[in-house]
Amino acid sequence: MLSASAQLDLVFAALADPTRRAILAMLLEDDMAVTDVAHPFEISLAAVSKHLGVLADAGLITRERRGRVIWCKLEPDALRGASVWMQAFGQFEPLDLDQFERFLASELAGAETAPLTPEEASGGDI
Amino acid sequence: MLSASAQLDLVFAALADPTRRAILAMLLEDDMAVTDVAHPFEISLAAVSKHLGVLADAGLITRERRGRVIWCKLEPDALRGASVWMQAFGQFEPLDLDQFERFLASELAGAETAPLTPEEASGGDI
DNA sequence: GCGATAGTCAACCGTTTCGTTGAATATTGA
DNA sequence: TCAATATTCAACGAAACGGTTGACTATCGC
Repeated sequence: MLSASAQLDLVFAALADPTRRAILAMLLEDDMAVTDVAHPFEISLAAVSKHLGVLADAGLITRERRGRVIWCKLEPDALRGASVWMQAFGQFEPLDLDQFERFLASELAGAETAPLTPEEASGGDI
Repeated sequence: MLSASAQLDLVFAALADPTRRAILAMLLEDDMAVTDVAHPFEISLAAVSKHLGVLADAGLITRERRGRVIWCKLEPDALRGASVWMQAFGQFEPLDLDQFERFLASELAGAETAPLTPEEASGGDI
């Protein structure tokens, strides 16, 4: 089992990529098959599979094979340690859920209607 | 100005390194000179200076020259966007400050009494 | 059994990251 | 002015990252 610090390394590194954050946002709505996760993005299925591997290694998702389809499921508990770490640096007021919904919608809209190009994924205004 | 997504990239990437997290924890206690920040770590001063550059690029710290000393100051507001992003994935209960204090103490103790070797920094039980 | 579908694996490539070392710059204090 | 102090810069190397392509495995439906 990983140390708490090594676990944080994996979680934060996983979150540092916009494609992976978009995947998490998609999975927030419902479990999805790998192919369906990949659909909005311009990158190859293999690349998405790698991203899912990174997310799984960080514990942020689990994957379960049913027949020939592998279902991806969000595991929000993996964010707990990271969230605890971050919170104490800011003493932020409680989350404004409306604001977050809008932000999330913009990330999802970016993924679904105009798939991430590599440029957009690394620096664009998704 | 960076897009919200690009800003998250920088912040999460900055947090993905245990040395940088240890630096942030040190700055949580007080502003520090670069040399003093570097002191607990085994790596070179230049390496620490680079870490500080990464943290500054992410907006997590600011640096101000006073004489020949550069003072580093934590900027917790830079964590707000990342915190908002994360919170909605978990709906976590309010932060347990005692638990966090203990965790933070262990990270600081690790940095101060047994400086990070490269091995420890990347996977060790700091 | 066979073709189609779902997904991973392996090898490769260009870029970024994290560390090093040595030189350069800026400021201080004598 | 000069040596010491504080910090960054530049060049380098090893390893990791994010992408590609082609081959492979597993399962479904006929």
